[in-house]
Amino acid sequence: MAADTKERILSASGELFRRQGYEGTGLKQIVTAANVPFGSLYHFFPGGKEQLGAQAIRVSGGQFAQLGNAILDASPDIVSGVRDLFTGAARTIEASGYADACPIATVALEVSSSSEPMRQAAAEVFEGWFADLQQRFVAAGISPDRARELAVATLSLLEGAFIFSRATRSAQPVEIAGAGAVQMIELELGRLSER
Amino acid sequence: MAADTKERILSASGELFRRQGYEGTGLKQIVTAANVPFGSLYHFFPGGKEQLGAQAIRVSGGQFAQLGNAILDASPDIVSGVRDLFTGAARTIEASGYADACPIATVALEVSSSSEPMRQAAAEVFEGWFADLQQRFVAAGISPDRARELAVATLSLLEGAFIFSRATRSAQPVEIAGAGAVQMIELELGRLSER
DNA sequence: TCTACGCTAGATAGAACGCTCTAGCGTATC
DNA sequence: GATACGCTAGAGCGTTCTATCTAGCGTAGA
Repeated sequence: MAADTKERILSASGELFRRQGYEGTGLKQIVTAANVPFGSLYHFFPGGKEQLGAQAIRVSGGQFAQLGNAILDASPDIVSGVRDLFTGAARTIEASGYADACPIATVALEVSSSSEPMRQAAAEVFEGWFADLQQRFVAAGISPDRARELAVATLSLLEGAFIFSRATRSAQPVEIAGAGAVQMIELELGRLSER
Repeated sequence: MAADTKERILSASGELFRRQGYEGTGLKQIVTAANVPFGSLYHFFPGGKEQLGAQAIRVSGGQFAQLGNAILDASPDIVSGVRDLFTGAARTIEASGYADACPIATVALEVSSSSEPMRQAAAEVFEGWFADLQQRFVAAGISPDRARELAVATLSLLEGAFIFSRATRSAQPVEIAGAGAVQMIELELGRLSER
């Protein structure tokens, strides 16, 4: 049951951090939500809140990548894959009452000037996302350098739109950003086929 | 000297919130940084931290808009204006040790599910930014609807890239996002001139 | 059956939090 | 010179925070 407890802590942490941020979430709130005793938290995370935060970033970031990759895998091509990605994100954010968008963006911004271990965890997660998406663009025939630029731009559109959608309580920014990303990618693929 | 004290509180709050977020910044830290007595804070902001936070969002958001508009005014056309906007942001983020990017994004994400007055303040600031940029695209001949989409997409690119740049300690995401925004706008203007 | 140890369980310490309170300073007005 | 009031000044309230500590449960291996 040990592994189960640790997973419940990480799962509850992920959800709370995503919605309220790192500083806005107390350890007591986490153990209550996870339904685990307080002592267990420090048994599994002797490094305290910071260690828990860093690990939660990696786990939540990894799950988000898995979800994204599953959507991209299920789509016939990269263009409709990216379109599905943004559409799915828009539906999720709506369905959660504009609470669930990026699992780590809030925490990443909060800690990037105050906790080096957590900042680094976020940086690694982001780099992983870049690499995943870059690889898919390369597979579609785009050069590695250009593919990385497209990946960074696509994910920037998504993350920025998440901020606006949560604050304005509207899925429109995510939808607009999705259309922009699709346009950018189609333009690139079009240039490719012209040669 | 009253106005000066209030301004110093808002200025210090803006800087601290931008770097550490809302929950991560204590009132004691604010009054220390602003060099004002604790009592003054509650004299000017009887609504407490939440009122201060909402006002800081509006003030900081307004200043950021002013800065952006000044850059756009100084540029010969909208395309180089947007380019200068992203370049300036990239230099600022570098110069601050990857601390100073968007003045309200961190707070907006933190509070959008926990404080309605602050969420609303952030939403109004963002809508103001959208309207400012939309107007400039309209002035360049783009239709209002399409201009709004371009404004939302451009600012999404900027905000998303800010997250990545702060976390990875590299200005590259902002630079890539800037190139993407410029490309989008040029494409739109090109279509316009083809008719 | 006994022992070891991973894990549960929660009380509690010590510090920091937001906020309230009273006292008094300084200036403008009569 | 006296009065009124905006503002300064900071002590201290109650709460909540992270983190530590000791005690005991439950299971696996000797």
